[in-house]
Amino acid sequence: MSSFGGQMVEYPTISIDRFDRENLRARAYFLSHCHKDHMKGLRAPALKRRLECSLKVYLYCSPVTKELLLTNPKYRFWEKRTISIEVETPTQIPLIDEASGEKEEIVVTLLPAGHCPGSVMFLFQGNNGTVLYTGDFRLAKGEAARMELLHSGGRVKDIQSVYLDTTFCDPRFYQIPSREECLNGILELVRGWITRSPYHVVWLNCKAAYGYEYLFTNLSEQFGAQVHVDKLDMFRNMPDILHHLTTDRSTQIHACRHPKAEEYFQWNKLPCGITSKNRIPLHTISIKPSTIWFGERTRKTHVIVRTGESSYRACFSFHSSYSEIKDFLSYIRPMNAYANVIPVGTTMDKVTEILKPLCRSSQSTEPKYKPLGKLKRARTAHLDSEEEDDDLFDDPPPVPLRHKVPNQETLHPEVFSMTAISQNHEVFSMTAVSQNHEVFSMTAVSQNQPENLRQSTGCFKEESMPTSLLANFVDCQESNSESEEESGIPASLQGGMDPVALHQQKSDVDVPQWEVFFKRNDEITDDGLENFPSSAEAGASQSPKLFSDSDGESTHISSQNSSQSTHISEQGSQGWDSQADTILLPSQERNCNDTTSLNKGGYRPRIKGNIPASQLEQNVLCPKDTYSDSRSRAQDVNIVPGVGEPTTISSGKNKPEEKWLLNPGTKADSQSSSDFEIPSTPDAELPKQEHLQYLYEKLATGESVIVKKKKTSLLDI
DNA sequence: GCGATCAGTT
DNA sequence: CACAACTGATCGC
Repeated sequence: MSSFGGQMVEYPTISIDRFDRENLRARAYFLSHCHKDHMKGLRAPALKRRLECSLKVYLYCSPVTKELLLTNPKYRFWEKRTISIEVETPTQIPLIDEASGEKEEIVVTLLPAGHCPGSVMFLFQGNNGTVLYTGDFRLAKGEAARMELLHSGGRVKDIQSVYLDTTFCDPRFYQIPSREECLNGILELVRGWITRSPYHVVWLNCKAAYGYEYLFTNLSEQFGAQVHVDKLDMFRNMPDILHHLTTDRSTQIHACRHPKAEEYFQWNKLPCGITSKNRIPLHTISIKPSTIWFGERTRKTHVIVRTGESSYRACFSFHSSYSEIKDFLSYIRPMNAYANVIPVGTTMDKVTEILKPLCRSSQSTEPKYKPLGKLKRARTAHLDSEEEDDDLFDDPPPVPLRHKVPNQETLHPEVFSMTAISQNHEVFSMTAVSQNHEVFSMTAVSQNQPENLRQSTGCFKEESMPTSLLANFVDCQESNSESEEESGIPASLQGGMDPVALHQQKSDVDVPQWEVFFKRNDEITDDGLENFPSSAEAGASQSPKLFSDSDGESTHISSQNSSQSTHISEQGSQGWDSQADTILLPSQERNCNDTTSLNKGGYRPRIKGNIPASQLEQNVLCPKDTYSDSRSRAQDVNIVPGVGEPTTISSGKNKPEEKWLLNPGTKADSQSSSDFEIPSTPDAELPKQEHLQYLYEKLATGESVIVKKKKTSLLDI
């Protein structure tokens, strides 16, 4: 839970995610996402009064957050005082002291945070330097390096302070399976159950909070069954989410809630009250999304744990793991880092001790030259074969990068609301992508109507799920020694091995394959060196590329187990892994290649994508603003009027849902980040640390390094 | 009666 | 396991 007070030392006249006490005097408010613990005081009478007499005070947030906020009647009074800002669009905001008339300007840039729909980080640039407030975030390793607007002159910006989500900033939480691994695990578990009969249903025991939407949409898309929820009106303007949800209880996938849901479930009753369909009793399992974490040296993790006869826990995390946080911070390298959250069981001092070494201020000898902080460019398929020989550290001429329209335009206050709408609209689907990390892919939704999917999957339903599945699960549960895991994993759950299912999915040629968003194993990060050995291990072992689609599965399952990870974990990890005694699914990406639902849509953020190791430091495409400071470039900054009709900025065609749905941004691996998979061939050896050191030294001196890499899919554009 | 806070629950 | 939110008790305005 955030304990951030709302104010940053550099810019104390603005308040973020806190709206009570001293924040009542702020000149501007910012909301990073729509979770209650970040909205303290936002509907309090005191702030309401303030709003009535301070007419120049506004709340700034992403378009999706604005939509979610204002669909809640309790916050409706913010309607005329909320200004949405497009992600990745530097925007100038006036900070006016209404008593004295004193005015200050600040430029804010919203960056995708991957925490829940609409969640963003705020990058502020003004007279007191550049600061980054992360809000809550989940970003995979290497994500920061792909954020164009964190960079300037081809390098990461000079950031004074980072206000950081430190929820899992403790070595206990070293590793959390990636979003894709978790999603795949859940998909397979659900597939194994609901394909048995129309009377087999699953209940997703989710909390009342935003952040599960990508799970719902992927399940719906994969199985052609909408997810039953209690409420969906908040998504009324987000059709690509809305279409995957239903209030019709007759579906096989439920995420409805009830105060006595657990009790109901004991009696085979769903939270919505139903127990049967066509007078035939339902067979129900519950899946509870939970954070499951692992120690530092754990290569393999397990994303599904059986907790009872019909109950499962599925790994799911809204927050970055310890190693993800360290990767992020060590890339940004701010002068200071402040913890927004004190993880349970630890202290602010301990967190500070972890953060300090990753900040520049801790190292007086820190060289000015920061060779490891360069923006990673997306690579296009046609460049694949030519780029490897380029000098990695060359700063090529600043070839203009195609920017999002808002970034290119000078938006004058008087025309802003009009131009912004029409121009943003065009690119909305692209910018939106990174705004809401949670949804990997969704654009294909409309191409794959549930009916079609149902039809296409129906043919293998019964055969794909052996009737012994349940028994297999039971076996797994009963085994309490790690070596039994291999036999405990149902074949049908081992990576979508079912031939019929596999065939079915592969035949779906119209759907972009997973590589479009996820295949990045031929790139490496140039940062987070200290994490390297274990991260490389983890990444390599989990790489779908390092093992063929169908083999190696059982080996991994048996080769890594909970107790192993326990005894090799670093301090604080003892016992964390051993609890996973009913592990069902290893987290390695068994079947990335056939998880089409992850990458339907075909959109990808421009600056993300495959970057081969050899191109790591290349700047083939320079961002337009590479050589200039955004603070001084009015033409790249939107001006927020702060008066007039600000709310129109996000109205019209700027439908929040589009952004958020298209967002493959978070598709990136988390722990298993392909960034660390140096050798991308199955039989290649992991690089030794010494070798890496050598490699990086060469890179730093500008020598060319040739690294063989795999051919990239043509889809990977 | 409403809201803030805390403890307990899921 | 934690998270985020809900519930209920208590207290103050």
